[in-house]
Amino acid sequence: MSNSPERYDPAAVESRWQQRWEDDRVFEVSEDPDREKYYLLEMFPYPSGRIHMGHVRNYSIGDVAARIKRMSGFNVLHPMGWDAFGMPAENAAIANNTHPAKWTYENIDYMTQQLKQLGFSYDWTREFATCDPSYYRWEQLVFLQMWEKGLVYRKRSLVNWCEDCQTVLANEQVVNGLCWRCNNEPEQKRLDGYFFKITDYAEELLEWIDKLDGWPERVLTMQRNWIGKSYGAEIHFPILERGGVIKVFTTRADTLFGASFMSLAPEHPLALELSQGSEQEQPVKDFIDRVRRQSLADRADEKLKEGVFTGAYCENPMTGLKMPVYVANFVLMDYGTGAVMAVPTHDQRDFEFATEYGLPLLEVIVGPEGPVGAENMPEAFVDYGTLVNSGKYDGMDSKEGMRAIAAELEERGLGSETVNYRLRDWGISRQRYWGAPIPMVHCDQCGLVPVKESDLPVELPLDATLPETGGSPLPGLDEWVNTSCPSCGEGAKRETDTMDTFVESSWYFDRYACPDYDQGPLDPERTDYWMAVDQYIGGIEHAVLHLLYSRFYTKVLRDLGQLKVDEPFINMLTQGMVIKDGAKMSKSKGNVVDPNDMVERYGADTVRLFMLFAAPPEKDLEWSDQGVEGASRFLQRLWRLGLAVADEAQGVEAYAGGAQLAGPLAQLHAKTHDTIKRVTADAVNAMQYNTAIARVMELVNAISLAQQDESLAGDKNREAVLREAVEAAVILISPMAPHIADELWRRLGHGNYLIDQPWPAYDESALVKDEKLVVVQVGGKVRSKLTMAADADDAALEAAALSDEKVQKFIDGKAIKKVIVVQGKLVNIVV
RNA sequence: GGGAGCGUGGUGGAACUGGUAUACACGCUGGCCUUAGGAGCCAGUGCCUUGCGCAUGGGGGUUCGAAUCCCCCCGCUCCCACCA
Repeated sequence: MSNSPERYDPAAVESRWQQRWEDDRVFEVSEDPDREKYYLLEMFPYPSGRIHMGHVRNYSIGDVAARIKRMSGFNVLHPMGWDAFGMPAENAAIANNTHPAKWTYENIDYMTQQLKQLGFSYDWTREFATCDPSYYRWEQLVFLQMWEKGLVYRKRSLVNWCEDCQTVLANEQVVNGLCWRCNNEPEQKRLDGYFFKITDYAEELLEWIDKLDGWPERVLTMQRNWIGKSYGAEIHFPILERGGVIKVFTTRADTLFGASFMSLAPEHPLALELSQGSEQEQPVKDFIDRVRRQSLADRADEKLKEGVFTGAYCENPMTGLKMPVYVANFVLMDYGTGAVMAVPTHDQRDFEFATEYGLPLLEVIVGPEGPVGAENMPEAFVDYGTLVNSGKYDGMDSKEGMRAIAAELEERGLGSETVNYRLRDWGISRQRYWGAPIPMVHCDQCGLVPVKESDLPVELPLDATLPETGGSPLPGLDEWVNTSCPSCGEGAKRETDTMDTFVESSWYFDRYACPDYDQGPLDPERTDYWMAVDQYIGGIEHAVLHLLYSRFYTKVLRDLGQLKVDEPFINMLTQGMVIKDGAKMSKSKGNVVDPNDMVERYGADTVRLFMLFAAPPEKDLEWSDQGVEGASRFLQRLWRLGLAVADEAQGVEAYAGGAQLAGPLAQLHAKTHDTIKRVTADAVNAMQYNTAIARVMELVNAISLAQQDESLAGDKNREAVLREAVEAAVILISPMAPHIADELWRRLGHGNYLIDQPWPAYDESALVKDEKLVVVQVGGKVRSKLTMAADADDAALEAAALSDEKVQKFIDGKAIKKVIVVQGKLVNIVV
């Protein structure tokens, strides 16, 4: 190759094209009923301060998909914005003596520049931050509408409370049982809070999982498990003497005849109540206090089954057995009813508990080998089987027995078949400052009153000073808190809780369709056009939280008449993590590679190309400095080749058929079209960008060889075929490395942006070759390869294979049993 | 304990509905060019006992033919986890 006079200078080329794209508003889109829309979205970032490699990977993958769809003729919506409320802003504000808003908006400015330097094809006119009142005012409106429909309620529940920080901690913020900020041990506290009734949608959320066939099975499984639907029965156990019943949920109503005691969760209201006035009152109190003092993590780790007798008894509705009621540490208040009918013979936990406390064991289910006797059981028999010691149900199969027993209970008014969900309502209250205020007012006369819609937004006051102690300043802001009651007009106080930031991220994708709409949350016309998101891309860590909340919120908006879609995301790609030295990049591990450094050193195209090439999108990606070098080398190679061909083929049109090609030029032409075909299959249809890039590399290798092939000098088709091949390579790599591609495209004499260039079609006839390679196997092992005329039939292949010299060696003197010929490409001789 | 997934050269990874295992790249080796090179070019690179050889974690099976399908085992990762 001739020495290229011009070295590739990524910094100059990239900023030049970024400027042109911006000046010409290349990525701005609007609704166009005549074109098919495609909505591509990556999970928006939290403005933490700097873009990290995980962002770069996420947005590089998305950008390739967006650019390809655009080139394929779709009207592509590809927006970007900021998930801007949240605790880090509060902590940073305290640490740096600044205000969360200032910190957040400064970060947004900086990160916006970073994203622009990476050359992503966003329509920046749609950008917004969720901390802007023009965004959260509509969230408050939806909140009020949900309140009206009964989809929001307020209740008292147990939360993790850090006394030092004066705030509630989310479960994720309790690290190793300690507060993540001050390392104090949080305590359990009862607190009032608002809840979204996601459980009302449990069934629909579950049903739709089966229809989300563009989602990874892994995510769907996690959501299914999270919703946790199980079929069973609710059974009422009458409480002796006191009256009333204890309700339990069980999936094993067939074991009811074996229930010999009752276990209550320590938080169960009956736990204290039943022991009141008895000599067990104090021991029960002590036990509950002790268990409650354990952090949630410790309690989950506790393997020892412990409990205490309440002094009360209930009655087994089938056997009439007097069952002692215990409080037990392994019973969860938030699953089922918080009470468990204990069947020690057929549940391992109950078995351990009964053994410890000397409670009766009754064998009621037997396996094929028949009864073993409860006293002989080394552990619980938990399989299904045949009922024994179960009155008229003796001899019945377990599954039949469950239904029959539930039916009898229902008849007697003591229970029924039922369905239980693990899913719990979504607690959205945060005792935090940097969030969207919950638009409610507390009035001494009227109680809890929603703010009038006309008074929205309830703006978060920005003149607050965050207390050093970490609590929210809102309750102390008298002039903000004190208001008048929307109902009676008397003095009242504002709600000082703010909303969980997951509420903002549950509908931001809708708002991108109409970010400037001021008549309501969503412009029906524009959301109808753009929604749902055709392809969503983000980390697996949101498999349940954000992706489940968004699905729920979409259905709520639909039921409020704000939206017409049932599901927000048609296709979902969960990209893998960026790993270095075997661990996820993180400050604490000290293995962070800063994107800025890499972009400065190699350019954005190189960084993007490396991240796309080094692993398939859904798998984890191991960072490799040498791999980045490799990507850089490839682009430099493409650059030199592109310039050389632009020079040599100046004024020559790209080969477009017609003239007969032979030898290496015919091969290069075929390779060009084969590459288009395969890159289309990998990148357009499968998002397999790693293999798509490998194909382009192969093509570039082939072009390089042909360009240096002296035997082609003087061939009248040389320049035309080289141009065709180089232009194909440039177009095909442009979604991954858009800057260098546009620059080369310009230098090859074109005036348009590659994003406006139609995705190339391949010519099937160019792929037809005169010859084909036939693999010859003997007994399934490859023994020879034959080059045959393309039109040779199976009989000819067989004959040629049998007479092949190398094959002869292996079949010599052996009887040929069978010859298998596979569609003109393989012959297998069985001896 | 329950669920999901994975295991291919020195490394990241290819291999379409079973049909040339190891594409592409990194690394390494040798050579060329160069004042120099984190530059470029060329050649080589699964393993070995070099052959009817062996090889996709191990073992078995189905098949003319298995990385791919089935069974058992080993190892790793992720999610949920005392779920009644």
